[in-house]
Amino acid sequence: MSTPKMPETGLETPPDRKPARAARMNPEARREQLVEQAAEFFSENGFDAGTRQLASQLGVTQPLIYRYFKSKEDLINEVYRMVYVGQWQDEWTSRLRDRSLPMQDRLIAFYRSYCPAIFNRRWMRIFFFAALKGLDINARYVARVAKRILHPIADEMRAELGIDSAAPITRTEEELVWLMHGAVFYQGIREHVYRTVDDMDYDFGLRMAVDLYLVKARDLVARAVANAEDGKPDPSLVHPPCQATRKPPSRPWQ
Amino acid sequence: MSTPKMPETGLETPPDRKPARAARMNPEARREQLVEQAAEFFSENGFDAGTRQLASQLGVTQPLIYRYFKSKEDLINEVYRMVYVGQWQDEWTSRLRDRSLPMQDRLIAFYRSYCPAIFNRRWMRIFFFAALKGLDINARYVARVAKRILHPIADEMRAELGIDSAAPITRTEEELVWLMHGAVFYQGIREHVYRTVDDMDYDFGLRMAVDLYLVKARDLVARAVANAEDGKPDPSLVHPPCQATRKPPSRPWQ
DNA sequence: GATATTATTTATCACTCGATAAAGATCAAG
DNA sequence: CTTGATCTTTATCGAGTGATAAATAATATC
Repeated sequence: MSTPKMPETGLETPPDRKPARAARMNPEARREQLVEQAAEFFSENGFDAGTRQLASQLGVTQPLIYRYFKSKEDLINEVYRMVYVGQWQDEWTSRLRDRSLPMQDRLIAFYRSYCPAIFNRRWMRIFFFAALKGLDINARYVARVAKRILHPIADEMRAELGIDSAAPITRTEEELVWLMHGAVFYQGIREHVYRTVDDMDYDFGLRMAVDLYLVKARDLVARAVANAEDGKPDPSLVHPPCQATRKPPSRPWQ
Repeated sequence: MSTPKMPETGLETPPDRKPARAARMNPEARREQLVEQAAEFFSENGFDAGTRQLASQLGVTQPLIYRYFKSKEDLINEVYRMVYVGQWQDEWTSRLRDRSLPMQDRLIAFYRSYCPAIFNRRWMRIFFFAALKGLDINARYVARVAKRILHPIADEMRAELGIDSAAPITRTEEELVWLMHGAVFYQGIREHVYRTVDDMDYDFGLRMAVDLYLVKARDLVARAVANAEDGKPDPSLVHPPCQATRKPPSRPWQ
């Protein structure tokens, strides 16, 4: 970068040394631009990064920010709102509940829509910055995923398996869905948090994860629900039934 | 907390108002205490948290830190060294390679040793703080896991399946191990980063994840290796071969 | 073209940060 | 007790932070 960092105002900029006053924008556009760029900026540098650096990246001066947001926290909250709730699609839940399709198709289709929505640098990194700060916005998002995605899945899985029970989701069922979700989600972590890969293809992983869930649910859910209704403990969650001590005779999987 | 935050010097502390000078310690002990507490402190508050707050938490004044560490960065590096390399066990690799046990037993045993080692607030949170900062210490840890854990696993899996090939690990094999690892690891994230659960029992999840890997590896590895040797593309990574769908799902929703 | 409006900048404040130097307090050796 | 060494504190610096007020410059309106 040899050019002296000029904002793209579209005006002719003779070899001036001065930073060139930023073009005047209408307030709504400027505000939107600020939130947009702030999301990009904070997702890269964390929320502790300075407002001066953010402003300079936009080609404006720092106090301008405070004409549009009463505080830095206020700006950050706008970023949250845009990145989090702005991305949520209510169809996710309703389509997961559409029993005209087999469970496998619904799950695969869901993750094919969900992954592209959140597997980007901005979403992923802001999510973890917020999580580490212990912000409630993050806790609420996780709760939302559990309530609107994972629990419906567990619910639908009972139906798919022909289990008719009004009993609340057992711990086994909950952990099983989280396991599938975690396997898929971890791909996004590798790409955008670790930054270890940059050409990740999520499709393989999500198919594997969905398969894991379907197979294991078929194995475990019926028993877990039955036991729960009898007041007995969750068999799959108790410590290993002398798991894998000597030979592999006991129980080969599958 | 009604007590006025006194350092446990073991001395009688009359109702003094003054902060009570910190007890004199021998340098090695003090230094160790600083690193120890710094790990705790930074893992909770992030590396941008101030040295004054850290010092006050120890009952000492801020400049004391600089008698033991030439800079904040220096202190942080000591924290890294303790938390990261200090926890690593070389046995992990050697035990994974011990072919006197079936693969399933080795994997379960590994994760039963690995999870307790890293699934604690300190390790998990420092790991993600460092990852988001893009610190090389983090990239190097991920590379270490890949090289000393995941690649050996993929390698051993070939042996378990009776595949004798010197060909490098295919993408399918690599992603499969990462998928198992991610499913297990995500449990730690839920507990210590999201802080959504506090009584997580990792055993159920790791058994499921290991099973997933074993089953899918049996399915896919042989073909992936054979294709790689023929120069053909990885079949499991190309987009779904009309994935087990009954209806032609005109298209998955956007 | 003159005037009012307002988007943007300059200047600045109070505060916190990491870091340094000098003074003070504690301990061991004589 | 005296002296010297060193662990700890007080005092302070310069740089950077979020935020505010006043000055400037571009636009809109008459």
